[in-house]
Amino acid sequence: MAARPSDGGTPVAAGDGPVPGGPERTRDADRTRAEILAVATAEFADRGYAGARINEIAGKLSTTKRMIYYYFGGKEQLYVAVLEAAYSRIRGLEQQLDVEHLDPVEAIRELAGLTFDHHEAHPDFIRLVSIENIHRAEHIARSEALSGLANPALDVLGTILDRGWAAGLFRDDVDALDVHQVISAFCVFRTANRHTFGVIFGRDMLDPARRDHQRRVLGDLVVAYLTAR
Amino acid sequence: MAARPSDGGTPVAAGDGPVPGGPERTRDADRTRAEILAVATAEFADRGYAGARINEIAGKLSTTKRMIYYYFGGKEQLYVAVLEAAYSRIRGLEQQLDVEHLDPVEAIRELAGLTFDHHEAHPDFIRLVSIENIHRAEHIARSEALSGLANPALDVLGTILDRGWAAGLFRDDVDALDVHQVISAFCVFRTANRHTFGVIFGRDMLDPARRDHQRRVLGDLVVAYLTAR
DNA sequence: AGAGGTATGTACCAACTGGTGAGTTGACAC
DNA sequence: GTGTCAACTCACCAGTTGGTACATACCTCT
Repeated sequence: MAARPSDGGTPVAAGDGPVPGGPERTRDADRTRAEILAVATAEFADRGYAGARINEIAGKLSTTKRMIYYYFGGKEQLYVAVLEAAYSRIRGLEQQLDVEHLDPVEAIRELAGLTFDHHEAHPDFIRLVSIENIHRAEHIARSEALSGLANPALDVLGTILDRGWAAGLFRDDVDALDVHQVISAFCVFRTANRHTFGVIFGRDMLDPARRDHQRRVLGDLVVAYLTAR
Repeated sequence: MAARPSDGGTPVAAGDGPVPGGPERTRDADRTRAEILAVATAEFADRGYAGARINEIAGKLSTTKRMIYYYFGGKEQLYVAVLEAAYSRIRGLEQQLDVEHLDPVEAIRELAGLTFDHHEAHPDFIRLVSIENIHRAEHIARSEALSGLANPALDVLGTILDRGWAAGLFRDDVDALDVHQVISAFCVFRTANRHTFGVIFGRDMLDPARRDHQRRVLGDLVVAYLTAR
């Protein structure tokens, strides 16, 4: 992720490979857009919306600042595009969840574990979400592509809970969103508050040596709660 | 906490009352410092470190921008002072926790509930913590007043757990910090991620109508987990 | 081949931002 | 009274920031 000045060298594609067109490409709108989005995502996740600098993003591009404004219009629209792309990527991954074949208790434990893995694998996404919350979600609220869309993980959870309730295994004084909130809270907190927690308590919540333990705590937590009494 | 232009009117003290001196005060270092800190706290919590503007803070002061530099040195030092004051205020409140008279199970439920109340009552503090995490806790790590200091809430929790373990009531495959992490995660997430959660799932985690329910979920969650098996 | 729109690079700017130089005023000690 | 220093005001600045005017090169369609 080193800064690469716009030295006119052969640009490296950000994202997918070369288009069927030909071996030598100089003008490629899709590639330019994708590269801007990739660099901007890293920069906004790293510094926040106000802290990110258009000039800094441009400096890390093989193209120029002018292209950011040509394709995205401005800093705010670029940021919204970054959020939309990030959320859509995450939703795509969540759709691959498959725990239907397990009994409800094991399915819940597995879903919690996969959510755990998934959050750990995408710290930049969690940073973007934290940043967007600092801005009171004003950008995603205005984005048609983001507001109101359902969440695959929540659907899966709903199905598991329905089966659990039907079998009389789970307590019925919570709904799917409450349970999802508990799981998300644990997973998000671990990454989002890693740094202050580390400084104050002297323990890195993302320490690989404690990973399995933390993952088990989450599974036990949710299962114990749902099956209690 | 309304914006007050420097209109030369009688300044209202930020913090404590008038000093024994007399009824008319014009020069008062403590009061000026306190006012700057109060306005800066609101501004940094509202906009983040990079988003906050020294000129904006100065505009809301009954004194001038020059005084910010006179008393604090610069934007970053002002921000660190804000963090130190906020953490110290919160620690003071946590020291008032008193659940020693309850049996371990009820003490845990009570501690979780009080932590819940406490987080709900201080959204600005949670915003500051989120903001500081975006900056990877670099400021509190450098602050001697903040790094490494113990946490009263954690001490209380440790005592309760010790009693619970001694009585054979609690599982012993977790430590106090794990449990604290679970409680914090739930409480912090509710406030810190309120906005994106609201936009995406259409439910306000801080809705007063659901407050009691959420508080009960947290209590049940922690108790069910600790007493499981 | 050449018309014409898409894509791109260069140079530049006005407004803002954090920060400061230098002088002024009030309160307290003696 | 007056010396003295902390507390305070005012005007100012240099660097940065998001944004743009303008010229131009490339690719596709005919």
